[in-house]
Amino acid sequence: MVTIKDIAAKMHISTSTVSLVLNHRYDKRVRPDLARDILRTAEEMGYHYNELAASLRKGATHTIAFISDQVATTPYAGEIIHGAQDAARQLGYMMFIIDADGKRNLEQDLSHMLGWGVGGYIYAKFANRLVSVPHALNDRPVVVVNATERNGAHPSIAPDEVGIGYSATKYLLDAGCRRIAYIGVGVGTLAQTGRMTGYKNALHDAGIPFDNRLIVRVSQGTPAFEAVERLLDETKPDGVFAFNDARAVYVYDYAFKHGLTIGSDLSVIGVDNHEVICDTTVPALTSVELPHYEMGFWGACKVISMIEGGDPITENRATPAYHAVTIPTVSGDKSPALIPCAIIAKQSVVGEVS
Amino acid sequence: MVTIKDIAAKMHISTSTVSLVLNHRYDKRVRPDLARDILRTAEEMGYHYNELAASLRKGATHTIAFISDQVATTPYAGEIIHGAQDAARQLGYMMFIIDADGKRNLEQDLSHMLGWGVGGYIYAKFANRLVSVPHALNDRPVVVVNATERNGAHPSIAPDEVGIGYSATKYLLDAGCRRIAYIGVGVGTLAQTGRMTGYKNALHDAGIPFDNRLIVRVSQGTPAFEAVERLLDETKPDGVFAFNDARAVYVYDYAFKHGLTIGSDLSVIGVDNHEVICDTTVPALTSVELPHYEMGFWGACKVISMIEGGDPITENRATPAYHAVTIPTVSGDKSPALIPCAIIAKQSVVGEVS
DNA sequence: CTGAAAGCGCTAACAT
DNA sequence: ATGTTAGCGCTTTCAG
Repeated sequence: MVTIKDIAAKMHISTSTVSLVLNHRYDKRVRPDLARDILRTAEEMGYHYNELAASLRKGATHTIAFISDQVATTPYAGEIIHGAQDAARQLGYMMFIIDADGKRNLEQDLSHMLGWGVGGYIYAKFANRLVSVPHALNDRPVVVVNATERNGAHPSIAPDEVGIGYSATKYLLDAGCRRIAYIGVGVGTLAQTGRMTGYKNALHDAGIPFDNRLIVRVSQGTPAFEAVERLLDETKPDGVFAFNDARAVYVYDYAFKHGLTIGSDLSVIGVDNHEVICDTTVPALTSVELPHYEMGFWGACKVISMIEGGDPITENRATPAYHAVTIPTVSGDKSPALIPCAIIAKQSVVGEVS
Repeated sequence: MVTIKDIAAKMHISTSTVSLVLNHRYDKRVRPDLARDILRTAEEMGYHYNELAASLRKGATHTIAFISDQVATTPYAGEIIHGAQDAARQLGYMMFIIDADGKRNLEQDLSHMLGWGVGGYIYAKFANRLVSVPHALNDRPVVVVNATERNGAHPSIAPDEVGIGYSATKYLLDAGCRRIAYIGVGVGTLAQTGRMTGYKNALHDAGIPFDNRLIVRVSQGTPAFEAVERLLDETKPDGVFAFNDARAVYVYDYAFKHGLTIGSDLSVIGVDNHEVICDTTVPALTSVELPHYEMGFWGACKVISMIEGGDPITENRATPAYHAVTIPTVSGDKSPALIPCAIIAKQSVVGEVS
């Protein structure tokens, strides 16, 4: 292993000069040509900066941890992780990943992370609900992603659920639908209540009275399908806003069973833009995409800004590789930060090209 | 921050004694009561073991990295990560996560990881195909997970694709099906060819001649549905083995459209046990589950055994929190290690309880 | 502009 | 059975 000492020895200079140059902080302190030489020699000798030694000396580590109790069961965890890691990399941070299933494990992992000098934590959930971060994390830099912190004790970012309901419903209205049903879920999460509120607001703004008979809230399986079937049979809507893509599938089932054509006889829009569903359904399902990548990206930027100050996004120190929607500024003080969601148009709404 | 020096000072003993005790390696070298005192004092003083300092001194870090170029797009990445992290934690390792989209990034990340002294790498893919690990990784401990290393240059673990085809088909045969169709995919991956081979083998063993008209290979969307519809119309099978759950959905669509009942008129089995599909379909889809957790677990155990020797699984140093199938021994020398897959029975095959 | 030297917290000979 | 001490590779005053 080659060290700065080796480089210094070989070049007959001191380690401090080498260190300065390798940290790109040799403004007016090292002769430019010497600096170039050092860089070249380091390269030639196959030098690798030792983060361990540097962190030990500096007492700070440039690491964050991504913690979730459901990395395993979260179909979109990958997108959040991807966004967070993209930002972390651009800011020179490494990211540990911790699947915190069970309190005991988290305690142990946390102590381990303290030992590693982990500077900040991203706490991610699989669906937008009120959460409390584990006690052990409470007095450190934590950002809650894809959920809403119960007491505002930590910054959090979550999808704009009301906006989702509003824009999905408006999309159907703009396509000409007038009798729009809503298929929700049984449990009253932030997502459920928010999306339904948006649905009502959009109807109201369009001057269409809210009709309770057009609402159904189902879980899954046969009972769910039967409830949806009953709703559609009895109310004959021309458009359906489904809480998520999985629920939208019941509308497809209904259409197949009753000889209707989705996208002309009946329009439907889901939420999730779930790859497997939206690319498999015939015709392809139009859906609102939850900005998982963007939330992960924001989360990493936020927690790093809590560690070292500044706003990596507005300062252009981190640029998302992908974003369907605008990422909020890190410096904003509203919590939860609400992130808008984009409609991914396919072919399940009347008027869309096929 | 409290250090072993602080503990030593407070107790009027030497740092080496403290170090020995805190590393649980004080067999016959420290008085048991002194050891107990040290442990207690450390606890009281809020001491945290400094992994950075220890790693720097020892020249080894107890870290691995999980690398994938598609953490983002892999719906099951979470399960693989979960399995790997479970094993890593039990073996005292921390796991970095790297989403390697793009060569440039990987180079940069890799250099960063070398600086951190990362000891081993898990290279995971989203589907079983022949892969080459990135050049830069080649002379380090690497394990390929959920894919097959092209030249056998690194150990790898992948689902037993032939076994999947065989057991799914046999499951239909055992349920009484005699005309079994196969819906495959267009591209000839290891998964496609393997599953189809298993299908043929099972038919052969049951004395049923292979009929090419019962085979269709489709991608997705309307053309896919139409091809499936044609197959089912023309050949009227009593069972369908689908390459994956997404393709099985077309059989459901067909059944709805033609007034058939899945699970009695027509049996179908998929692969993936995709939560969204298998819990949404009516009736619920029976499916072969790919052992993602188990592969991740195996991968971490394997790479750690490459670093420090031994076999964590057979030595009971790591125990999976979940396993539907038996995890292969790490010491096995076949590569790729083939991991069996379990059928998760639901209600889409004749004879299953509903 | 460059060098010398102390020390981050821990481990492992080597002493005692 | 316990203590002393020399570093691991790097950063950072402080001197020149």
